[in-house]
Amino acid sequence: MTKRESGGREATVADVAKAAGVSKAQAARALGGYGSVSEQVLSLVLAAAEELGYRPNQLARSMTTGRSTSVGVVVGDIENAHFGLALRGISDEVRDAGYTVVLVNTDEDLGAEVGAVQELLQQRVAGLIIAPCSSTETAHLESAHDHNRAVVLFDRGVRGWSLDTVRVDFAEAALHVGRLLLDAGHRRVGYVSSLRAEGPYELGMDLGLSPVADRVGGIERAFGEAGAEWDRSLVKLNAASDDALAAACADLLDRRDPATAIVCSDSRIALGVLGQIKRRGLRIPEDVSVVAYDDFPWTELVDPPLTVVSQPVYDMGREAARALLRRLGHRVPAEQLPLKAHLVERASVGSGERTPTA
Amino acid sequence: MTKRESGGREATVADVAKAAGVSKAQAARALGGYGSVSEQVLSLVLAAAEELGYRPNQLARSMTTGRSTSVGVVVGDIENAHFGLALRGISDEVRDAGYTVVLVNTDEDLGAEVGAVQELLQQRVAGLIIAPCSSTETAHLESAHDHNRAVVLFDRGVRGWSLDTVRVDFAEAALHVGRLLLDAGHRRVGYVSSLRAEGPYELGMDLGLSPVADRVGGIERAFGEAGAEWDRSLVKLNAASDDALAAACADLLDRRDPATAIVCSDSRIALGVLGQIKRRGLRIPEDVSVVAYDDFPWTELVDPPLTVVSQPVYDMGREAARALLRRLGHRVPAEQLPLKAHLVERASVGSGERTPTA
DNA sequence: TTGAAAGCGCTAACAG
DNA sequence: CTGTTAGCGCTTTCAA
Repeated sequence: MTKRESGGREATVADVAKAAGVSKAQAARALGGYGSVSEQVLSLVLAAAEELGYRPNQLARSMTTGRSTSVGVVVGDIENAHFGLALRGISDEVRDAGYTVVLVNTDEDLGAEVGAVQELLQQRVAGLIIAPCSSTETAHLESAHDHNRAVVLFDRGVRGWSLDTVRVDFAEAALHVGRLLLDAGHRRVGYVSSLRAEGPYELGMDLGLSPVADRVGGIERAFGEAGAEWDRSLVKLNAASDDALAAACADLLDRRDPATAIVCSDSRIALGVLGQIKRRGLRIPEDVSVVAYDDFPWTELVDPPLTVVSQPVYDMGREAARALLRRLGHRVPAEQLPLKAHLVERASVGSGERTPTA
Repeated sequence: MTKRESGGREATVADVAKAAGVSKAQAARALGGYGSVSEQVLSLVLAAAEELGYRPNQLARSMTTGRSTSVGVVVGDIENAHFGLALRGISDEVRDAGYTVVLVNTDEDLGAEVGAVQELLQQRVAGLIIAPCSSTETAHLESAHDHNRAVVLFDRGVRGWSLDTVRVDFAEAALHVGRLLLDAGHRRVGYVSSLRAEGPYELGMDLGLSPVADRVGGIERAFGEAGAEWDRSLVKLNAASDDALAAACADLLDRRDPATAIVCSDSRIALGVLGQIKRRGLRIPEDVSVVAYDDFPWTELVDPPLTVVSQPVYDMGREAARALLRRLGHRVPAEQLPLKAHLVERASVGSGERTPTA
């Protein structure tokens, strides 16, 4: 029942060794489970450790072995359920391998991300799992990699990065979204994302390897198939803040030829767009159709239930963690989790023709 | 531009010292920003450090100073927006004080929580911020405290724990919920929570210092005021899993004298309850009224908009972090953030009389 | 199987 | 202001 634990400083191997009447080295071996120790010494040491309430100092351990027992995770917005779920996947997977997670939230700010990587590297984490906020500014990522630290990107990729990147495959689902909308008669399709980009969207614009590129690309392909022309001014980027989001919605809805359908890049955006639509007294799907990425439980409970693109976020987290563990020399299950998004049709997509208000 | 950084091992103070042509101690002082160093030496060392791509080894630093630069955070379910938001608050606050967050998810499992505390203690975190999953099993928390480690509890408290606990004050809001329901004519009020407890709820039962105790207590008081009797078999605990939640709903809704109102202890529960109600084809609020704790954006967008109890979750996280920082000897803003919940009336509460289906 | 001793990279006394 | 010398708690040669 370890009762000697209170009071002064923590017990060390030396303390345990003395109490057990063996050398420091033997005590360390017994405690650390390496080298060879006789049954005799083992039980003696273990008993003494128990008695003293000994807890190995992981810092010292990492210090001498050079092996760290924690991994750094860097995300833009932990408050977002998307990352919450991914983090859960990462956490579950690395825990089994004996690592803990050091989490840093960057607020989708590049400066903060650079600082976070720096910080984590100083903490000598075994590796980094990052959802990079920029697909072009990658110096800090390369630097980490140059220092022989394992780095895995997830959710979004970066241009020209040849290393491990774990992303969901949106190609097919995005095409389906485009077709669904086109088939329903929509030609004025809006897209709203919080992705940072300079200036408005243009065809062929470099959206990096962001999921947004795939998603917008899918809609473009669908338009191409249908021989229709997509008005790209309906693609609204940079809708990170509430204000920016409101402005984007205003642009989309308050014009002479408003968007008849809006695709929301994530659930946060969807929440905002839904609010804006509601505020304007528009009906879904009669006045405007909505498709959202990420299938969280509430999307089925709003009125009407949202047509969404479901994606295996938790599994993406696990795969990212596995990729990192592989780099760190761990054995992990060979079978890859399939990371494919799919369309879930519910009731928020209707005809592209505005039906007159009752 | 720090180009020598690739290749072998990381540069150390010794390397920098040699390159700068000064003693290790001076280099360390310059790099660490302590002691006194001449302008001369300072610039020499800094230049050398830059050149070598030196990054201080935080492990070694903590090792020698005995001061750790990370705090451990233990929560039950990071996937839950409630904790995501609180974590954000914690993270923002401790970051400013120079700490990083080591996060452990316990799945609301006591064994996992005990292990997590152990693990974090071994990592020698400066302190712990915990949302304990049990209000009675506290040996591991006490042990941590006995080792002179700062421990702050948040969201839930534990019985007999005299130390820092940061919780939202639900007393008034809970009373309001009770009155609201009673005034609307409800007498059969259900309460669903994922709180673990042995056996069904009974009056005066020890719910620890969990928020649930306050919330159930508020309803009880309201019943008392109204001189009405509350059927406590309508309080459903242990609804952690989807199955358990479904069973609780069945108990509440499929009986001869079903609950006419259901109070949901958190947004996860609310999602489940809403689903169960929907599945049964019941109407809100005509057939059954609903009140949920936690005011997340989606609660306003469902049909009908939910009457909820809003609580300052982010601020609770910040306050928990501040409490810890105080224990660690930091100066933090004196003014306490007010941590009070309040009722937000929307449209999910109606009359207690079932109106016949149209 | 054991023990003594040498570090890991850094900071903290203690003298100059 | 500067340098030298000890450690922090642990693992890891290297001999015994």
